[in-house]
Amino acid sequence: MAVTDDAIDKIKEMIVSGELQPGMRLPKEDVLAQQLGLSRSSLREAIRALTAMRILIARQGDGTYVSSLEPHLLLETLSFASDVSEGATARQLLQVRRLLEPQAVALAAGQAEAADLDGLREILDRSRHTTDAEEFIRHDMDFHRRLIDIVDNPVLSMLLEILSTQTQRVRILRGTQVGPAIRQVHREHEMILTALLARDAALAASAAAMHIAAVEQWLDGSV
Amino acid sequence: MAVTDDAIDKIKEMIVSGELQPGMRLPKEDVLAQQLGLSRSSLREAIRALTAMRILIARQGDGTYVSSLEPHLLLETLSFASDVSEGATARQLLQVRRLLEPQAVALAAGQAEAADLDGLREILDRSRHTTDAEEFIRHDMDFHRRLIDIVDNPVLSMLLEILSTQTQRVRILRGTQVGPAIRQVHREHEMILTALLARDAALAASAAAMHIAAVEQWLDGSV
DNA sequence: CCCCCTCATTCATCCGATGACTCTTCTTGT
DNA sequence: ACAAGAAGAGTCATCGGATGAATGAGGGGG
Repeated sequence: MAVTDDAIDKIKEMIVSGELQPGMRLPKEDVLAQQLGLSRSSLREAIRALTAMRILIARQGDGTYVSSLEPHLLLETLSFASDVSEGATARQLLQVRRLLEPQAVALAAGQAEAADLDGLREILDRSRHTTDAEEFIRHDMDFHRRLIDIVDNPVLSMLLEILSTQTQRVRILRGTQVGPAIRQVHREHEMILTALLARDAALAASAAAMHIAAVEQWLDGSV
Repeated sequence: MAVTDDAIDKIKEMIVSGELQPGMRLPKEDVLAQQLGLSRSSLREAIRALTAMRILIARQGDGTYVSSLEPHLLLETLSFASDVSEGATARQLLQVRRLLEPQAVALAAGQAEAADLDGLREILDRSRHTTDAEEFIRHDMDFHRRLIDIVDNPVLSMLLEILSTQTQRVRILRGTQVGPAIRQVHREHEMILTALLARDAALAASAAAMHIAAVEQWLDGSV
């Protein structure tokens, strides 16, 4: 391709080189178009692509700015990748999650404070008697999110968020007997929390690994 | 926002719902514009955003198609996130890498075949006497890539690729004494390969963790 | 049967005009 | 003097139409 893609690369380049810093304002469209040597229409396509990727932020009536560029912001656009994945691809995503999440949980075991543990306890209590699949999945996601947030690494949090989107969970649960599956997931969550309360990082990691492995088996069964 | 972003969401929706399958061709621009109820200019911005994210592929003179949607393709657009990261953000990326890569290496230890091990041996031999920083970084990246590819999970490979781009490596190495750093990295690579040859997954994981931890320390020192 | 040319199709780029929104400044009334 | 509201300038959003460039298909010539 050409003009528009050139512009995308050039703007990216200006950011990487430091010429454009996070939060900075870009020249207005017609000026920037002239600088980069293309029409305003084509430049707009470039800008739109970059705003869709959360690299730029355009505000009507105001101007276009470089975003904060925090990775968890940029990672967000990937939830789509997870949403459309199925079959072998879904398995690949889940494998990565199985490699990563137990380690994160182990870290969390060492860093968890009382408030964190109370929060997890609360989520599990709420989910204990949930029978509705949709609602249980929400609790499930809450639990994992809260668990990972203990590590206090936004990149890690967003990555694991992507590796297990709601869409994916719904799809997997749909292929199983909902009742037993819910009870098993709940038991496994309890195991993880127990290990956290005991400050046993190795056990917590193992529990998390088992938990995800079980999901992987369901996925294999349902596909 | 409005029209264009609506169009982006609608097209994404059509893909997630299965109405548009990978490889499928979209209606031509003016027809699709009419279907979605916007002008061709605005639709083009939407399409450009989706092509930049590797979700669609536009071919002049032919048509616009849904891409294969493989996650490693979609992940590719994130290398930018890693390129612009520094300071706390770079540390977060590196922490994720330290959590993930050792586990991947452990898996690789169990799956490696003779050809894989030979390939790694070859890369290390080539890098042994390299003194040029740029060239050494290339060998470094080759080693890690080849190592992770053993697992045969494109999502994992692309993810680790992103977590440690060339830009980041150059930036880190620049803050250290190049000579000693190169020799240390080489020793650590040798340790990992030795563990792999011994089929010792746990040792391989530990070696990989130490290796990345050392990089983290350089990063802390250089910032 | 194969190669090359022609042509319809489709995306790429450009231009100009109008609408919508934001922020600032100035006016106005108290 | 101050606060509320109105007016204006600046900027992005959207539209419609025109022209260029690449692709692929089909026909004609060797």
